[in-house]
Amino acid sequence: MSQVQAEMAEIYPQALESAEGRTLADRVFEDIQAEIVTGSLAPGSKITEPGLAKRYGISRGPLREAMRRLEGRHLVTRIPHVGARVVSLSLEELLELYEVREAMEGMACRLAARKMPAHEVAGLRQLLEAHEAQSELQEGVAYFQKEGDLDFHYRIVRGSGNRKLVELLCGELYYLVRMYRYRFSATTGRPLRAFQEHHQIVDAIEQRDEELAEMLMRRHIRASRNNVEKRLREQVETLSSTQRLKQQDNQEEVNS
Amino acid sequence: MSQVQAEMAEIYPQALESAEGRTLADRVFEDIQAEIVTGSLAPGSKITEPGLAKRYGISRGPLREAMRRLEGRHLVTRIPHVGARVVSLSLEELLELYEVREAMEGMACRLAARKMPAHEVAGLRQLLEAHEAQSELQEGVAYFQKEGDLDFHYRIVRGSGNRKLVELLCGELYYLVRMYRYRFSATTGRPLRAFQEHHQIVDAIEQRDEELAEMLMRRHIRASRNNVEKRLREQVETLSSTQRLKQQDNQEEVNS
DNA sequence: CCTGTCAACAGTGTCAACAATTTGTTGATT
DNA sequence: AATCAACAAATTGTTGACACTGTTGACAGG
Repeated sequence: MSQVQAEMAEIYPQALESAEGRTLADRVFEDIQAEIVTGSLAPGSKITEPGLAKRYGISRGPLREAMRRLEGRHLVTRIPHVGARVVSLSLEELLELYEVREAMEGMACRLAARKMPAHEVAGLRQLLEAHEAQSELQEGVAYFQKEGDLDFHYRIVRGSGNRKLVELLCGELYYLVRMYRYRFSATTGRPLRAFQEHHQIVDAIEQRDEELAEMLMRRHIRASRNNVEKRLREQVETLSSTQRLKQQDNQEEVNS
Repeated sequence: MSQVQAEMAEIYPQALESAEGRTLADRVFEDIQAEIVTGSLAPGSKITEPGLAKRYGISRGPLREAMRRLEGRHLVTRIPHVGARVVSLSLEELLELYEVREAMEGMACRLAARKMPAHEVAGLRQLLEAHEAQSELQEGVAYFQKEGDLDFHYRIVRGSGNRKLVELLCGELYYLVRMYRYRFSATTGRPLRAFQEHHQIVDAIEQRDEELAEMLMRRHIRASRNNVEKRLREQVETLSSTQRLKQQDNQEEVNS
């Protein structure tokens, strides 16, 4: 079990259900996905079927099926008869992703305020307190900013009771968000403020105030977006042209 | 070229670009997708690989790749070592889909009010007037309620300039919405009211009033949702149990 | 008559070889 | 020296075959 899978299992236990009943293509799909998310497979790098097949010790058949699924999740782009590349990330797309999340998680939060069972709301509050305790001990800051934050958001999404919403946010966009966090270490850098906002959101859900819940969640995500935009624009500007070229160099053939 | 593809090309010409440079798996993927959307492949029906392979005159390799992509779009559900079935639709999921659309198209409309070029807004207005003319002539009612309505919505989505939003709404959810329309003939049944709402929305975009544009679009979709819910609940209630059983019968093996 | 076991069948998962297309290179010609 | 055409290498697209798993029906035992 890879390190990433272990992490995931910790937070989302159901991710590993039916552990060995899966097929080769399924396993390789998840492996490659994890490698793309964590950056082991560099963005923009060329992927060749024989290369990956040899690397994972399987034949090209299942691998091609895995590739099709990755293509479906927009983690690789493929040109017929030419080849496939790992998707490359741009600041613009990251910001667009935030807009999508603002819309969908806002709706999820509204629905959660309407339908989330009381005991789950209580669990949400406990989660926040646990994070705060960790944060005060100054040893779980990184945890909170990464997985802990995702945990909070996805609990609310699940609380919406809308399967399509869960499917999209926890299934497809989830990996993109994770990927961006890994690549840019795009933590919000404003943990105290985020804590307050999280508590406000739980307050609104507890009071079953749909309107407020949606508004707060949208504002929370928008604030996060603006923060990331500011930080990354600075980063891009101070990036020398040589560094930029170097980054483009790695985009050639990293498998084998 | 199938009838469905011809329809699509009429409204979304870019759908057929790179016409013959595509691979077998790509073509079969689109064919099967069209058959699922139009109902040629009944919801819940079992899909067998040799059956479909023979039907389309290809081998199982490319077909399996196509199946993986369909699985990614949630048009078929697959159980390892058992088989795959066409996804079956429920009223609940249709309503959930409307909630997702409300959130995302609302955001799209807000962004369109912010960024859509003036000439595209003008084109949007022209489109509405063309539809109205058709509707007054009493010969294009069906057209408006089906493809015309989608055309309006997707022009706005494209106008948002957010690629992720376009990707999700025009790429993945699009086929689900179409499928539901085909199966339930779930037209809103309130064309006059819808026309008014469409005009209001264009007004708001024209005036660059983001807040209003989003609110109107959300209300528009919510109204459509409530209408569909009312009509379908009636339909379900008046459905005799024999009819219901009959419906379940078709769910067995329709290919070959 | 019902229940549990076993065997034949069908369908899926996987692989290795073949065919087709693209890309990079080499060589000849202008 | 530059350009274009034919060739060669590599990679993708496709196919058919084989192994394994899950299902269905029959048959023996309770």
